[in-house]
Amino acid sequence: MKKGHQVTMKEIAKKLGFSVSTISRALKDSPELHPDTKKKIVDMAKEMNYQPNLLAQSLRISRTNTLGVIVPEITSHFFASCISGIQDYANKRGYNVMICQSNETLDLEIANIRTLVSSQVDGLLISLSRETNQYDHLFDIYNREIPFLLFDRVNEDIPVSRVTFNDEGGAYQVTKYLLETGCKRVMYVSGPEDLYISKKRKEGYIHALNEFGIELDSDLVKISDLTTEGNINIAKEIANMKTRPDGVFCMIDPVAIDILTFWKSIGIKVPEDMALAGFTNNPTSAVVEPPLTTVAQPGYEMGKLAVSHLLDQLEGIASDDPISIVLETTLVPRQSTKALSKNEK
Amino acid sequence: MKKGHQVTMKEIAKKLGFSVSTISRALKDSPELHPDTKKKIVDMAKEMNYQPNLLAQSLRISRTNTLGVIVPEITSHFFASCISGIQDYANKRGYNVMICQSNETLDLEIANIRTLVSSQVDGLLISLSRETNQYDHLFDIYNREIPFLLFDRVNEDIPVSRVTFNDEGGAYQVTKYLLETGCKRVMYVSGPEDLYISKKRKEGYIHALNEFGIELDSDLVKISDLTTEGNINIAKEIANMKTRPDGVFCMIDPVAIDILTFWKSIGIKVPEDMALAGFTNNPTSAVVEPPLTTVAQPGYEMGKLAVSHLLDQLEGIASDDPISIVLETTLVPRQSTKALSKNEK
DNA sequence: ATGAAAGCGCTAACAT
DNA sequence: ATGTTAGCGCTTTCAT
Repeated sequence: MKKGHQVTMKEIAKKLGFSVSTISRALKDSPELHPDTKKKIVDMAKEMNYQPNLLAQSLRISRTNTLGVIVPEITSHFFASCISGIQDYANKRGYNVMICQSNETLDLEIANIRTLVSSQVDGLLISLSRETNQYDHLFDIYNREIPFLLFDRVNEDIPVSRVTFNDEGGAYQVTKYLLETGCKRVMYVSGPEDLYISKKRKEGYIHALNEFGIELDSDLVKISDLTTEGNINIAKEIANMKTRPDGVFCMIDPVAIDILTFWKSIGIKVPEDMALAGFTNNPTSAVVEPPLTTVAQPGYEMGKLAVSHLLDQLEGIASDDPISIVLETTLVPRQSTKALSKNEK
Repeated sequence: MKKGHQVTMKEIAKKLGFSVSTISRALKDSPELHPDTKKKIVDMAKEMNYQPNLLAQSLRISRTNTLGVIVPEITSHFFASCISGIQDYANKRGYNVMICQSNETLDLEIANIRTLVSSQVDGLLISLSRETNQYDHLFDIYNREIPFLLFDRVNEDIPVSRVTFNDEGGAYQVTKYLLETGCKRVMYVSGPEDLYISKKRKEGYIHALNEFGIELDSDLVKISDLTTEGNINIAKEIANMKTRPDGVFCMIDPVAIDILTFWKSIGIKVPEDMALAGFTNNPTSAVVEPPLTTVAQPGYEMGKLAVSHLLDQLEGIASDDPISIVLETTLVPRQSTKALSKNEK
């Protein structure tokens, strides 16, 4: 299939007997032009259905007004929300967005960066893949002075701005809530230990335990590979423990939901036998039975804030010095945990 | 923030004492070059961390190897799956993808098309917004010979290829299943009547009724605006009917889930009091209580097929003549409907 | 086997 | 108020 011909300034110029520069000036509403000329040109451009060639323009002004976004997975509701926030806000400020997914692999993450850089995006918003445990590709674009920041899945060693949730605080909130609602042995089901959120949420978990005078018990920390099989294995392990926990806090909702599903299938009652809580507030967490207590992370807001800061840096509104933006999370108590004795919500 | 400098062919040329054209040839592995020269250049390019400027290249060859995608909503799991399929497959064929969302508005749909066309994408994959009820913008790009196709939310009057699910067939399957499992009065809760899928799924519904010798009863067709409030209103209406239906087929899962939630809150039992079924197989439909009988639409597959056909057309592998690709859906029986009496699945 | 030159569509500095 | 010219980084014909 051959693409149809696009009208160029040259053609308008020819038709009207002006030079190309006059056309260019008229179309960007330059003040030094005769109003009549301007009108004639603008009308003709409309008539001929002229659309500027952004490629040529970008090449000339060496700015594309386009940002690149890399997320691990577009089908994750959380990242989709981030993207939505990024796009809406970027558009509002006159920028376009190119979105890529790394499918949670380092190789694709690297390839995506290459492509976006080659496409001359003005800046990048990156959320790291689960697999990413070395950071040469990020130091590389850092050294090449390509503006970027990290959001949600970040690494603290790279000297760029990052936008995260208060993961420690959220985990503290939910662990504390489990303890307040009567749990004595609260377990933490983590993801792979090198993940930023695994670490941060564990800190919040420990923080809450300590506040209740409880020592960290290594039997009460399990690590899932975050696959459904892995999660179910953890669910089995817990079910088979001599002394089961009475509350389980999972690093992310899908883990909690897999565990819940398995437990239901073998007759374990939630929250009567064990209370269960997740993190993220995925749409599914609200509709499982019983609805899952979790911690809400507003993804749309995160995307908006992240892109807003990057654009501020690009446009010299914000300093280039890296900053850390931390969004607060909200505890969402539901029926998978016991209710507070007094002020039951 | 100022973007760092990017290495150009000119710089490699200068460093090595060759002309720019020789660099260009070496980097695209032209056969008419001396192997030593080629090696020297390729090595140097790597050493200097050269990355081609896709903007310049695209301007020159007037092809961007980039496709534009417009979906109503990125946060919808179904469309996220489509995008995922589009991106994975497009990348495999050496294309990039720019994604835009119309947020279900005609204005943004038009704006997105403008932007993508200005960005010189080689082709477009479009899924129409709910609001889109006039098609000038599509006829416009059709007349300008910009290759595009429609998927999922299509319009049949535009002479371009379209990729859809067999909506009629899916609705037939699920209505038939409701009737087979003992329902006598099956209701259809539709979306706005000008939506393509509203119409198609109604056809399937009627088809199944007819097969069971049942006349279409206009009391048993309700139209929701697809907002949560609208859905709940329908749920109330149904609950208050003198003669309630004994089975309800909703055009999309979220409608069914809103209805289910409301019914549960007022003590209506599903499927005992009324059976309930949806369409799409959203992740939530599997985890509600009871799990929702629905019709699965493989979004990833749809995306893949759509982009594959468009690329085939672009590259002259497929004819430019519009075709209609129809994907089959799969009934997913769950506990929100009664089981088949004999061969219970 | 390599180089020179033209040009993709646009902008902007420099004329006039 | 408008035109001329150069050039963004690249590819490609034509020349040698």
